[in-house]
Formats: sequence, structure tokens, C-alpha cells
Amino acid sequence: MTGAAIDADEFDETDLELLGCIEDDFDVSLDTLANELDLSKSAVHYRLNKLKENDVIQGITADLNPVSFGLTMVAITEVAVTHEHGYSENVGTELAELNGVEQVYYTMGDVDFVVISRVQDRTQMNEIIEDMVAIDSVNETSSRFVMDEIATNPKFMANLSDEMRSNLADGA
Amino acid sequence: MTGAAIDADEFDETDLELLGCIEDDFDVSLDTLANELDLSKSAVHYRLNKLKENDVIQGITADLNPVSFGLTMVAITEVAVTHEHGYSENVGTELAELNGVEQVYYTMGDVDFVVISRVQDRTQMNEIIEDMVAIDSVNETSSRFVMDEIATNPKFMANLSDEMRSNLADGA
DNA sequence: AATGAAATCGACCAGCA
DNA sequence: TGCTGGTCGATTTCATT
Repeated sequence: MTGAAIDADEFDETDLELLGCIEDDFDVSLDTLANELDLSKSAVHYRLNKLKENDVIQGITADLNPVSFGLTMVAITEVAVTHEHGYSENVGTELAELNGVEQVYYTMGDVDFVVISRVQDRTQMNEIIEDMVAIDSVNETSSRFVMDEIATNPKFMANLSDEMRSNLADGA
Repeated sequence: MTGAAIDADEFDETDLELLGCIEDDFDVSLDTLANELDLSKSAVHYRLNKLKENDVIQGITADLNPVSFGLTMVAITEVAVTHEHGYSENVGTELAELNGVEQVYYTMGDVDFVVISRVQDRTQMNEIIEDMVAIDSVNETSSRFVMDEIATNPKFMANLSDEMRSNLADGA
């Protein structure tokens, strides 16, 4: 390891390349991947299985287009809670379970949760906000509408700087 | 259509079920899906192809575990820009291109961008903030650390309320 | 839009470096 | 441990309804 003490598996360059490929597009044949990496199909298969076992690959999923479902309205809502009963972990869970809520972050500072939700129209957005306020110990909410999403659907491998990457690669 | 005027394809219940399945897990056999939906394998395949062609399914990708890469630190940063040269679309693009930046939202209000980034340590986080400030016409930034992510990796189908769902389903 | 058969591709196993 | 090559089963494709 070159850099910081990181609780990471050690990957070789081939692993990182492979992960970069399939994080971007897994709708390709094993042959394609094998050619790209100068490996046999079996070897690619072997590495994929290992990466799944180690929970590096958490799953293979279809990325759906929100617009196809009329989900064109996105809001970022800051939620403040009353700090009576310690850190209410379950408030976060309740927020996450509301229909239309996509992401819930518990943060430091006076605003406790940042919630990103995606719906079809203003009526549904109002319902979400009402549902949030109805949650016990939710104190106050403040929402902003999103006019444009520039980056979305996090791709870890694509966002790695050279330094971050070198913290992962071993020579083996 | 029952509800609001939505720019959506029309789906039947089978499409919605299918999409719900594969958005959650596409690492299953066609047989599994066919059984689940009471359809033949070929029929499932046919529908999948159609949904890809219509860009409802935007891609099949591997979901990677950020912890495996030591990416344990998440921050939400609000970025204000100077409004000299109109809405600078390119500021959003520049923010999105920074290593470690995952999501960039352009919002209404005095804070113009909300940026979510994920890195390995504080040093890298400081670098991102510095890079943001270095962008032309970026005025001010304010960051909060995320202590817990309750919901992440948006799954649209799972977040649809009955109402949202009924806005999509036709009888055909 | 769905079917069934033929061609293609992926999963798994035994063995090897 | 990481890889090879071959076999079998699954998937993709296409003509047909």
C-alpha cells in the first residue's frame, strides 16, 4: 500500500480495469471483456465471481430512465429534527421509506438530514413534504427544486483520481 | 392515462413488474424472470429488448461497493457562483468532472449548486474543495460531512407510490 | 406480441503452472 | 492462487403465427 491506511481489498490493475468496464456497461459478452483485458473468458469469469464473493460487486442492476416514468421533478430537502431522544436513527429510515424519496443523508450541523426525492408533479412533492413533517420529532423542512442534474448515478471507478487509484493497486 | 399529463411511455403491468425485478437484480436467469411473470423466456427477452430500444432501460451496470475502494468519506457541498455571465452551465460540468464528485444538482435559490462527493480521506476532500473554489466564477462553498447514508442508489420502481404507478399503467 | 428451433454464449469443472 | 480448455446448459436470434 502506498497511501493512507485504507480498509480496502488489494486489487491488481486488471481488477481495476475490469471493474471500470462493468461499472459502465455490463451488457457485453465475456468475449468483449476478455479481449479488452487480454485474458481468457474463463479468467474473466473467475475474477468476476471472486469480486462478487468479496462484495466488491454488490449486484448487477438495470439503470432505468426516470423520464420514462414521468419522474421529472427533483427536490433537495433539508430536514431538522428535535434532539430530544438522542440520535433518532429511525427518523432516517422513515424518511427513506417515503414514496419518491431516493437518497437520505444524515449530516453534521444544525440541519440533520438531507433528502433527495424525485416525483412526477408538484402535488406529489407536496405530499412528500407533508409526510416528512408528519414524522415524529421532525421539526422543520426546507426544500429547493432542482433545475438540472449535471452528474448523477455515481460511478466510483470513473471518479477515482490517480492518487485514489494508487491507494488501491498493489503490485501483485 | 388516468393522472397528470405525463411524457411517459405507456406500460402494462407486466412491464412494470419486469422493470421492478431487474432494477433490483439483473443477475438472474431468464427462467427466473419468466416464472415470476408467468411468461415464456422468449417473451421476457422480447420485452427487455423493446425496453432497451425505447431507452427505458438505459443500461446494465455493476453496482460497486464504495467501501471496497476505501471511499468512506462523503460530503455535501453547496456552491454559490457569481451571476455575471448568465447561467454558467459549464460551471456545473466542471464541478461534475472533478475527481471524487458523484452528483451535481443545479438548484433554484441563492445557493446555485449542490454537490455530493465521495473520497478516501480528509486530504482528498480538501483538494476537491480547493478545486471547486479554483473554478472561474465560483464564489463560495459550504460543506457538510455525511455521517450516515440511509438510502442510496436510487431505485425508481421501488419508490413509486400507488398513485405514481397508476399514472403509468394502461390497460392494454 | 409471443412462440419454438437453431446458433451462440456463459457457467462450471478438472487439471495445470 | 490464478488461469486454461472443454462440456453442458442457458441465452440470443429469427422465421413463423
